[in-house]
Amino acid sequence: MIYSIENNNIRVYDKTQFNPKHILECGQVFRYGINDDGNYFVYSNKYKATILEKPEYYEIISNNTDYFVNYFDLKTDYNLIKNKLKTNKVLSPMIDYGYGIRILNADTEEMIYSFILSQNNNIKRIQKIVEKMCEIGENMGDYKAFPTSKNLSKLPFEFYKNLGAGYRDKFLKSTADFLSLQNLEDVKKLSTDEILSYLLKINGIGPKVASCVLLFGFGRKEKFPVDTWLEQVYYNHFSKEKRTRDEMQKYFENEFGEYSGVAQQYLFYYERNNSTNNK
DNA sequence: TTCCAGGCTATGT
DNA sequence: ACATAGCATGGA
Repeated sequence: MIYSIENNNIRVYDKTQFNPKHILECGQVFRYGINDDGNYFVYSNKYKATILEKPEYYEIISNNTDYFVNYFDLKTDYNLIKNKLKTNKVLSPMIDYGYGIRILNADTEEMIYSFILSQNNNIKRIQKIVEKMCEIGENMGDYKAFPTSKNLSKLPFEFYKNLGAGYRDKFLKSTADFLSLQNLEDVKKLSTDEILSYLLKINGIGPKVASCVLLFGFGRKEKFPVDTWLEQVYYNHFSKEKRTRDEMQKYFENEFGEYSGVAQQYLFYYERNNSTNNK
């Protein structure tokens, strides 16, 4: 076990497979930041965690210990996963670069809305719009919870229009109307392919967004979302052979198997911080 | 001003 | 089944 619970705080001892910067800045979630004292904090669903760095461990202070043990996937040994993935010589140095990345077990609905927003958009603006959505979330004291679909579905279209989400506003609205009538706990029991076709029926969700929701919101690590960055990764580091995004996803998922999504995050994080034409 | 951002839908062939 | 124009908004 790489962690222990002390006074409702989580202590993560293995810094070689847990790094808050790597975890939060590899693009899997959008509601996070850095305090004045340099510590990362993150919101998920209606909860909040702050991660303090101590000499021997990271300490996670939160208002729901069990939730964040699962959220940070602390029962999974990422050194085992990394060792398996390192058999790929292209991926290996990129794992060393983002060694502390973990796949978060993020809130399913929050992932659905967040990644609908992500299409043809930039990460800064996605964060802004998600934050604005949370203005109608439950008041948790010094912050707001992510709104529930039931509450979102009651709001007029004007609310979505005012988010500044552009043409995606109608997707958010119809998704809220749909999800307010759904029980996702039942959906979580389905196979990955069954959830995929379930998600693809939602207007505004295509193959890439569905893959992200499966990976971060349903814990399906075998999915490898292909976006602009991974398309660049493919041509810069893997092959010059022309492929569609769908073909690239099949190529990568065949290469990395049950840990495709973990590999995708190392690649994404590396490329976003090292490619020549980035920002 | 023009181009682009974690793509998708709608509308052609 | 496959190709692509158009899309809202804001920042560079």
